[in-house]
Amino acid sequence: MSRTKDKNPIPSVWTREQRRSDQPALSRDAIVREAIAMLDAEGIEALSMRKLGARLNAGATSLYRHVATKDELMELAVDEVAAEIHVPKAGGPDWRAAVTEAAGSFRTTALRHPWLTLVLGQAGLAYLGPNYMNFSERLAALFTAAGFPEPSRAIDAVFSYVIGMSTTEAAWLTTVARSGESEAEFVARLLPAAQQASAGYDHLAAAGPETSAQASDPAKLRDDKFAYGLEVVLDGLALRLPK
Amino acid sequence: MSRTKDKNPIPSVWTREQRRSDQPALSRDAIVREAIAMLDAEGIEALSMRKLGARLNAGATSLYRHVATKDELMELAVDEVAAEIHVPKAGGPDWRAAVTEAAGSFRTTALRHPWLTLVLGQAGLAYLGPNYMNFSERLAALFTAAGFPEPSRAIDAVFSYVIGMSTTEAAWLTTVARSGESEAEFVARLLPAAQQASAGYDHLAAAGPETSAQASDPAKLRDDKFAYGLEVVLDGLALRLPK
DNA sequence: CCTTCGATGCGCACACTGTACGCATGGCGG
DNA sequence: CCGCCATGCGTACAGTGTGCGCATCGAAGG
Repeated sequence: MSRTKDKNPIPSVWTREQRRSDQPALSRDAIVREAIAMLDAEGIEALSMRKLGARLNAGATSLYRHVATKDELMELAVDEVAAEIHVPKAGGPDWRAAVTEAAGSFRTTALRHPWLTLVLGQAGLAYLGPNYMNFSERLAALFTAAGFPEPSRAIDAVFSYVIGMSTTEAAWLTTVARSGESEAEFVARLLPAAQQASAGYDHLAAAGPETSAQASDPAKLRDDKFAYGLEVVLDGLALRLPK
Repeated sequence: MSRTKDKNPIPSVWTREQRRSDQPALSRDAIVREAIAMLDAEGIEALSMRKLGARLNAGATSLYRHVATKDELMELAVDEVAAEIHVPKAGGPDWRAAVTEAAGSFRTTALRHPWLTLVLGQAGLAYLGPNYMNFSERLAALFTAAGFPEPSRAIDAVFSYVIGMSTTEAAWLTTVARSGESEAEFVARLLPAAQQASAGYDHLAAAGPETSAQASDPAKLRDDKFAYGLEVVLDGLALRLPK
C-alpha cells in the first residue's frame, strides 16, 4: 500500500493521495511503542525494520529519520520498559518487604517482555536511559536507607540473582510459547523425555522437582522457586546489616 | 581458493586438484572447535556460516553435512565449553569450598567465552548435551551430599546468582574488548562521563563504587564483588541446612 | 579390474536482513 | 508567493541462513 506514485506512470493530482492526517504520523515514541508490541508478541528475532515499518504504514527506511540504528531502537525499548519496574520509596519500616517488592516487579516485567534480559545481556548496562537511571537511583536509596554500609554490593548481590533467575525463566517461557501449548501441557509432554534423559544420572533424577506429577501448576512452582532463592539472598544480606 | 573446476571451462584430469588428505577433512568436532575459536576471538555476531566455512577451507553449505542448523551448532558449542566447568567430587568435608570452586569455575568459563551466557539466555537450558548433564549431575551430588533437603532449590539459588553476575560481567567485558582498550583504560576514560550521568541522582552517586580513583585494578574489583555476593548466598543457604 | 554406490563437498539460488543515498513531497516561515 | 527544510520513500548493496541438485571421491561387490 504505497501512497505516492503507486506505479502510475502519469503523476497527477488525482492519482496522488493526500497525506493522511488521521494517524499521528511517525514519531520516535510511536516507533518504540510499536516495536515493543512486536517484541512482546512475536519474539526478538521476529522484529525487523521492514516489518516494523509495515505495521506503522511506513517504509522501512523511514524509521531511520527518528532512530539512528536498530540497536539504538532496542535501547530505547529497554528504557521504555524499565519504567514499568516499581521500586518502593526508601525509608519504609520493612526493608525486606520493599526489596521483595522491587525484585518481584523486576521479574514480572522481565517475564512480560521476555526479550528484556536478552538485550541486557548483549548490551550490558552501558548506556542508561532516564528510566533505568531512575530505577537504579531508587534502589540505591532503598538499600542506603536500610542501613547497608556498601549498598552497591548488596544491590549487585540481590539483582544478580534476580536477573539470573529471570533470564532462565524468560528463556523457558519463550520456548513454551513457541510450542503453542500451555505451560502445563508442555511440561506434561516433556516429562517422560526429561526422565529418560536423566536416567543414568542418579542424583539428578532424585533431585529434580519434576519427579512426580504434582507439576500441575508450573507457574506457581516457578513463583515459589523465585521466592525461595530471594529469601536465601535476603537472609544472607541481613547478616551483614550493622548491629 | 576453490578446489574443483576453478572456473576452468574444460574439466580435465590435469586441472583437477586431487583431494588433499593432509587436513583432517571436515568433521563435526573440527567445525565445533573452529566455531568456538571464532566466537571467542570475534564475538557472537561475527560468526557466520560462510566465514566459518572459509576458515576451514570449505564452502559454507558444506558444513550442513555435519550440522543440521546454525542453532544446533551453537548448542554443540555450548556443550563443548561446558566440559571446562569443574565441579569437585561430592562428599568432601567442606561443602562451601566445593560450591565456591564450582561457582568460580562456571564464572571463569563464562568470561573466557563471553557468548556462553547469551546462548544460554536464548535457548534456555532446554536441550542438554552430555557435558552439561554431567555438570548438573555433579552439582546435584554435591548439594545432596552437603545435606540439603531440597538440593534443586539450593542449586537454583546459587546458580541464578552466578549466571546473573556472569552475564553482566561478560557483557561488560565484551564492551571493553570492542573498545580496543584495556579494562583500566576504559574505566578511566568512562569515569567522568559516569559521574556526570549520575549528577542529579544523589544516592547513586554516593553508592557507586567508582567514586574515587582506586579503580586501578578493575579485574580484582570484579573478583571481590563476585565473591561477596556468593558469600551472601552461601550464608543464606547455610541457615537452611538441617541441624 | 571394473562397476556401482553412498558419503561428502560445493555452486547456485532464494528470501531476508540492516542501512546508505538521493529524490519527491508537503507544511511553514519570510 | 517563494523558498527552505524536515519527513518519507524507492532503490541498492553487502551480507545472512539454508534448500537443492550436481560433481567427485573412497570403498565394496562382482
